[in-house]
Amino acid sequence: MNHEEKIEDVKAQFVEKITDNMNAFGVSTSIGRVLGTIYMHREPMTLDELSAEIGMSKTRMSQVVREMIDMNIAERVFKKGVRKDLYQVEEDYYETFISLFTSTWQKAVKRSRNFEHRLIKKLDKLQQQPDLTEEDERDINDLLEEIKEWMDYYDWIRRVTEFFESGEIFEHVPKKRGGE
Amino acid sequence: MNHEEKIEDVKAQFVEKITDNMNAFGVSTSIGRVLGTIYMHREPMTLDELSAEIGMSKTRMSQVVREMIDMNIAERVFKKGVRKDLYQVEEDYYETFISLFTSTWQKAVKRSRNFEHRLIKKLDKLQQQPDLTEEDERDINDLLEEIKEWMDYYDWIRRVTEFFESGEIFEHVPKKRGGE
DNA sequence: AACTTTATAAAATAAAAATTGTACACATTT
DNA sequence: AAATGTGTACAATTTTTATTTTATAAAGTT
Repeated sequence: MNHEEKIEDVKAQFVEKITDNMNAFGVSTSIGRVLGTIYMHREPMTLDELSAEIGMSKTRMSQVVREMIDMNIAERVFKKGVRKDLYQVEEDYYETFISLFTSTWQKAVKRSRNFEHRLIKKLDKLQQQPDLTEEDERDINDLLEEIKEWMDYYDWIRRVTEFFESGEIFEHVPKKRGGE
Repeated sequence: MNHEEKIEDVKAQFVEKITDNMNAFGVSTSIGRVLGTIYMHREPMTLDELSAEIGMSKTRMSQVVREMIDMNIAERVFKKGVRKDLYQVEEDYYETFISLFTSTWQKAVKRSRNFEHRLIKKLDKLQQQPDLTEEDERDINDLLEEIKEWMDYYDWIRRVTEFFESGEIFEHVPKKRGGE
């Protein structure tokens, strides 16, 4: 193996480690690999290039890239004179990391809050019923209390995602240990 | 449907929402459901109770509970006179939420850092070689720089998990909006 | 207009993950 | 010691997810 090959080899291993890592953050292996590949390539890539480099079908590349766009960690870019679609990834991996969970978490939180609003309404109505036993009434109140506490929790998660998205996190956990 | 049944129904829907949510945080559906079920039951539960309540095989319950213990979101508790194993979940769901990602992230970060240390050594050795072209040399330096930046990034993630685990996050994103 | 190229949809296949059923070891009770 | 209850290892099955193959529509080129 000559020098150049060795360098390429290190690069490949590095991409594989990025893949592994993103995997730990809940991203599928293929997405991690495509991201790492484009990132290390420094330039936007086409589906065919990705397919050749990674050794997977073009169709799969198309699927993966679309998922990535939905997740907000890749985008299609235009280049004059190039017919094939070109895809680029966010270069700031801190941002990528943040995107990864904020979008998922926010969606989940939103769903939950809507849903629990409905549950509360249901329980409120139930509470109006004339023929409730003491125990029923106690159960309903406990449940209402519980649900309200969870709504606070969901709101906390929402605020945590904002804390990250706004970049405030970096004031308290700076990127480098010694300071910029 | 009488009142009691309606209350049970709301409870079940609530558990299902907890399940959904944990799912968004990367936890398998069954784990979420077991957690929600024990949580809403207020008391530690046995495998047989879980199996009956959730409608899944006891074997599966055993597997799920073990996973949860590994993840640090459940524990076996002892109760005098009870022969079956009893399992309890963390009641503070903020803590559960934090446990969920800190352990995974920390493990991934540790793996990456070890690995990249080895890559750096490899590159350092390569850099000593006498017959390098200019371009080889430049490539090696770029790669070394890149890897070092990623090591900072991994360290940042480690510090973020500490920020959560230590509870510092609550100083900046308090549990309730108005303050305690 | 005929021919290519490109991306992707839809169906088919392969691979991985979740779930169950059976078997068994270990402990407790009789 | 025999009988019963309990948890789990292991193999088998089902379900879900990832991936490829084939087919097609839309755009670009000749």
